[in-house]
Amino acid sequence: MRNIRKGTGESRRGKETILLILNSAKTILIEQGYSKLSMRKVAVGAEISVGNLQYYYPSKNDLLKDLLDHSIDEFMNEFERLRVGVNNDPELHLRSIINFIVLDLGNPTTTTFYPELWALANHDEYADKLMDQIYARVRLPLEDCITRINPKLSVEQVKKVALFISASMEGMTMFVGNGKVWNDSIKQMANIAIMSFLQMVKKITPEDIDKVL
Amino acid sequence: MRNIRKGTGESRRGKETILLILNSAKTILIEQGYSKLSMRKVAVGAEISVGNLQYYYPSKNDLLKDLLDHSIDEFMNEFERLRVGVNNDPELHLRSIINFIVLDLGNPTTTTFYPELWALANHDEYADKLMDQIYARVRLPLEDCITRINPKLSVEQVKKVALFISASMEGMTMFVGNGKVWNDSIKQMANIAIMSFLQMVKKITPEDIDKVL
DNA sequence: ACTAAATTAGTACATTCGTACAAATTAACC
DNA sequence: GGTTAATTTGTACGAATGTACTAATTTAGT
Repeated sequence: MRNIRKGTGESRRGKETILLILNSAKTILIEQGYSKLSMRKVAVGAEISVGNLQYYYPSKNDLLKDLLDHSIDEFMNEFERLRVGVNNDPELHLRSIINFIVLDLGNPTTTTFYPELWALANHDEYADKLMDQIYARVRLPLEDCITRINPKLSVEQVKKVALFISASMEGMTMFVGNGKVWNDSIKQMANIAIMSFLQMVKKITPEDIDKVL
Repeated sequence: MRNIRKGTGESRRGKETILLILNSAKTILIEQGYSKLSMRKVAVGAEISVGNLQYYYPSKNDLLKDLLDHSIDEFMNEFERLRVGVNNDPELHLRSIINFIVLDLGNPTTTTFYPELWALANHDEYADKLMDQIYARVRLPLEDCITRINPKLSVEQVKKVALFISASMEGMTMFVGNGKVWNDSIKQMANIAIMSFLQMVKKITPEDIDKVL
């Protein structure tokens, strides 16, 4: 028999409890990894009872779902702020996006949270769809800049270049992230990324992308 | 009280059992993720008893350690084969390395295994050290090519460029890997990568890397 | 103040987990 | 062929897990 979620968390008190829960869950996920994430640990971390946790999240999967949504929202909100004060110069805009994303990798939360998400996405459909959404959203302004800098590329080609740039930056997470060996070099890595991507976007031709060797 | 490992696996039979165990463990890790990896499931997959599994791997951590070693070895052996028939032209050599690594991302094992490893490395010291070793090994031939193509760069700068290239390629795993949305574009991504990295290595200056904005 | 709804706490249960251990079986060697 | 070592099986136990459920407590509306 399945429990029905009763805790809507619409009252002030309910919302506060939900925040305690999500913060606790996120802390555990980041510090110990998904394999160590349990309902009891989350309850202890949030300083509430297991029963209370179940009132808001009847199943562990419900909690995970909301945890992912919540964590993603935080990044998205920061990312949206980039839009404000967006420069009309596509090259400058591209620089600022790259700089923002690479430097964000130094954030301890980002460093550990995203690899967990990627691993999760390999076996959890919801995490997989969420990933698609986030990165599609990140690619949008990239695609806009690329189109304006290099108008010769087709829509499909622009999408692939944007994917390449976005994926490349994500790959640095495991190396220059917080606490990682190359963390000291994060500034230089951002420099290399900006120089490399900018040069590439300017010079790349449709034939470079679609040629068959 | 701690058990002492007795199974050396030196006999033919022992080696076969160990292979059954490692294959079972790897399959579970790839298909279900680390959080679902249990001694009992591994035993069932290997078609042996739990006791027998414990004979070779007294603790789960012992198994994980050997599993990581074994899986890494497979990639390394493939990677070493690149060395054979290595072209004296550094540019051609760089092309072939990039092509090999990017296309390897399409391998279903690589696609799911590496994100698990990255997530593991955030909380498991052994996985972390192993990662350092693998990627340092991958970077070696990259650094050699970069030094020869662009002799103006210092040793430290060459290392950072190699890190950038290696990390960039790893980042594509979550997007163009087997079963991923962009898997069809893996060839074009390799093209963009080759064009982008080659151009960058040729043109980048020491000032590009170390300038402070 | 009274009542109903929202929230919290506490308990209980079946399952799975890692691991310890003893006994049985098989293989190897002289 | 008998002995020893290597391998395999089976069982057991305590701890942790997800979740169902009931009762107590707090909050909000009238």
